[in-house]
Amino acid sequence: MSTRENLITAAKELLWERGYEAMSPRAVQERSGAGQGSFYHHFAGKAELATTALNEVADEMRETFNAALHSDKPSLERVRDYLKQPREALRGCRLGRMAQEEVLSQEGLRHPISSYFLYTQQEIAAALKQAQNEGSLSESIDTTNIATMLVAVVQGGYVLARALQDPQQMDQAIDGALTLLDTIERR
Amino acid sequence: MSTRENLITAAKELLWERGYEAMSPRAVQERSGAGQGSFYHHFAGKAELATTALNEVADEMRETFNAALHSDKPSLERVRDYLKQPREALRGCRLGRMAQEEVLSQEGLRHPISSYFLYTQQEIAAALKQAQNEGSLSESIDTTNIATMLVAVVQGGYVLARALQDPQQMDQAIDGALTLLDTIERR
DNA sequence: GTCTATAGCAGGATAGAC
DNA sequence: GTCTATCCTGCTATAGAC
Repeated sequence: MSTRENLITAAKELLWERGYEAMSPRAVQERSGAGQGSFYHHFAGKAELATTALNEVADEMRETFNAALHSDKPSLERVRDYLKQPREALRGCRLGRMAQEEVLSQEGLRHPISSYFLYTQQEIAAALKQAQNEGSLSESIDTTNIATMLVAVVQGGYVLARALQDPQQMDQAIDGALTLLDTIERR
Repeated sequence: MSTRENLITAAKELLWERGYEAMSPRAVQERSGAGQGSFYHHFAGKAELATTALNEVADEMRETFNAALHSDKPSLERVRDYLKQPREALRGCRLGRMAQEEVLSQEGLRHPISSYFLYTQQEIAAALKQAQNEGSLSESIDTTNIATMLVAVVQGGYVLARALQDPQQMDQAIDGALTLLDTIERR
């Protein structure tokens, strides 16, 4: 791997572990093995490196998401598959964990985060609509609201798991959502 | 208000706005009008002040929570009232926003946060159980999972609202949860 | 109880040699 | 492209006078 790539990889790790504000250029340099000079040669500064890193993270997460949601299973089953994907609850969401940081005021840094969430909500809403067309879901249900709620359950699961230092919080939240999905399914 | 109380008030505000790590003793001093000397006279350091402040915040939030959940309405209605409480989505949860901070490794600081979430989950689960006893909710539903899920929806609502800089994300997530609650209610 | 002075250290970045 | 030296600022706290 090139020095530049090493820097990005280290940044991705540190952003997950510590978030943006607590990720110091020094720490990135130490973890990547790159020196001060290399850091500022390849990137204008911390913000630019983080932007690059977060965009890669968002791409990876979209791929993971698509793997579950774009299979050839029935629509509602694909939504369930998304909910059931494995998650490292105690580490937090790689993108959602930035939600409380000042970072969000910087347009470039918020973009990968907001566009990822927008994408997942739209795709889930589309799957739910398809379920309505297939007749497995009541037409009276607002698919946008349910999609937003499902993404919120996952993000909230991370928050609770970390706050209580208990990964089962995520499992319980997901199981609750799966239960309710079962209830609204038409068989 | 005493100097000590001014310090605590300023800390509560700053913890909400910036979180623990970004709350500097200097900022607390400036906002409270207290000097360096007063700060370290009343508190051993930043961690002790924050612990005091977070405990007060947790108390206040429990009161707000109880106002909705402990009325004389039917059980499920009380759960809905909790979900419908007004929230400043863009500011984030006063306690949940700390979930990603290193702070959590300090036992004293995590306690007010974790015990608040534990409390809300238990109370909601109790209300749901009561609904089962009253016959308005199917016995087959796991009340613990649903309670955790509902608290997660609120926390996730905050995350999404901030990530997308759109308070409606909270409303949509809540509305989705309310819809599903309606669906599982026995009438 | 409150004030001012000071300390030690880390963050984020620039400068210029190689 | 990479290295070392250096800069300025803010964080968190201690010291000691008043």
